[in-house]
Amino acid sequence: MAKAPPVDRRRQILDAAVRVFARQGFHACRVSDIADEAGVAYGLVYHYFKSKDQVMNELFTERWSLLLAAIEEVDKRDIPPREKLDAVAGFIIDSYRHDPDLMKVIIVEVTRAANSFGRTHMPEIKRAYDGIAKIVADAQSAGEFRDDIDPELASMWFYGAIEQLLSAWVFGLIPADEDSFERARAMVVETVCGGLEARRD
Amino acid sequence: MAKAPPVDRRRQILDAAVRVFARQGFHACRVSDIADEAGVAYGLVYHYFKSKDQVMNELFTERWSLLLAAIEEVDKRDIPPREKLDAVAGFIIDSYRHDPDLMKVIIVEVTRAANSFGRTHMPEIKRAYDGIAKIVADAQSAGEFRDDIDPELASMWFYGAIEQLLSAWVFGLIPADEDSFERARAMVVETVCGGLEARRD
DNA sequence: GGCAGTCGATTGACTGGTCAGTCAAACGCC
DNA sequence: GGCGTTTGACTGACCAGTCAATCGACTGCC
Repeated sequence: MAKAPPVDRRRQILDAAVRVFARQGFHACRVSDIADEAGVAYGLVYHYFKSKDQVMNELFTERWSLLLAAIEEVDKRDIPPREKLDAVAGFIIDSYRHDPDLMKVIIVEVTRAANSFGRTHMPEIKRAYDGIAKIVADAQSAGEFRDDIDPELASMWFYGAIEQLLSAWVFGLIPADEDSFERARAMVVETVCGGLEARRD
Repeated sequence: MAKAPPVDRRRQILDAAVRVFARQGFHACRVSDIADEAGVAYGLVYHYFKSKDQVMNELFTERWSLLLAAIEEVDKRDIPPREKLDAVAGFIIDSYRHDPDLMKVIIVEVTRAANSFGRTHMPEIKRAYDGIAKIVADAQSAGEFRDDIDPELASMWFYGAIEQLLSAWVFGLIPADEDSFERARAMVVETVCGGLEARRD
């Protein structure tokens, strides 16, 4: 019978990796940095993970699956499309608010890294776009959004706008206080929907 | 009197570097790959450039300064803000159309690479945001754009939307034919301005 | 014309340092 | 004393950057 160890080393290493990746970047850091940050021996990282890459993959998948689930759940709700997009934007921004380091790592090292993890995780990333595209397409069918805009493009545009905001926080280009989060979220949804909604005049 | 050599080795190496960086990524490629692609000896790269990094910096600065000049020039024109943004979007999309490899490299390795070149070139990147923000701010003063939106955020959002499109082409998520370029450009400007323009109802 | 000398362009073998991943030994809980 | 956990020194591969040697275009001198 396997017993739970008093401390979850695996978790400890993953959490340390987030901090190290956020601080130095995946490629610039050494595995020994992660071990040091976690306060464990170098070799232990390889006891719990097959490779340095696998640590990153684990972090990404863990968080991204939450996003995918959230998009799916939001889509099922019986609310207007604007509120659906608002909920999705809110989820992503809250993810950043809750754990900026992890989101920074995911954005910088995966979703925006076309040459490394972005390539390997493309199917999962695309699944998020597709989920958003579905919300837009449904809104178009219902006559709520103008239907002369490709839902695929609209979804990338919507997600891209949010990611750009997070990047601006990551880069420190705009202040990252509570107020800023709320205003940014409102602005993205307001303007995106403003551009997408069918004019009623 | 210095004479121009029959072949511009420096240019030859830069052009080869673009192809190699686009194909393999900056970090994944070796300097010898660049030399091979250019058809010159390894050491010659170091005759013309101080380091591998400097090759990348050169490529970025060369192209980015054109963008900065274009934004400035567009801003001076006496045309409505929507057309200004349309011209900026057009310039960026045309840059991609004209030299997809170079734009891919710049986006993937610089503007979206928060941990490497993105950090070192942040001032230049920010200058582009500022230029766009100025267009938005002026439009707000003139009452053409709604003024409850922070121009800084709006500029990031606008640039981010375009970059997201380019990324989608880079990743092969959407077709990259002439028709697609035109529709995408129209959509970005249409929806962004749709969201930003003061409602007249 | 032929020859020696100069100097920047060009070559590619080599060096030094870095780091992911291995492994055999030590630990400590049962 | 057995077994999963933990340790950290070590290895092997990789690669940016160096450098001494070679090339070859051109000059000036006889």
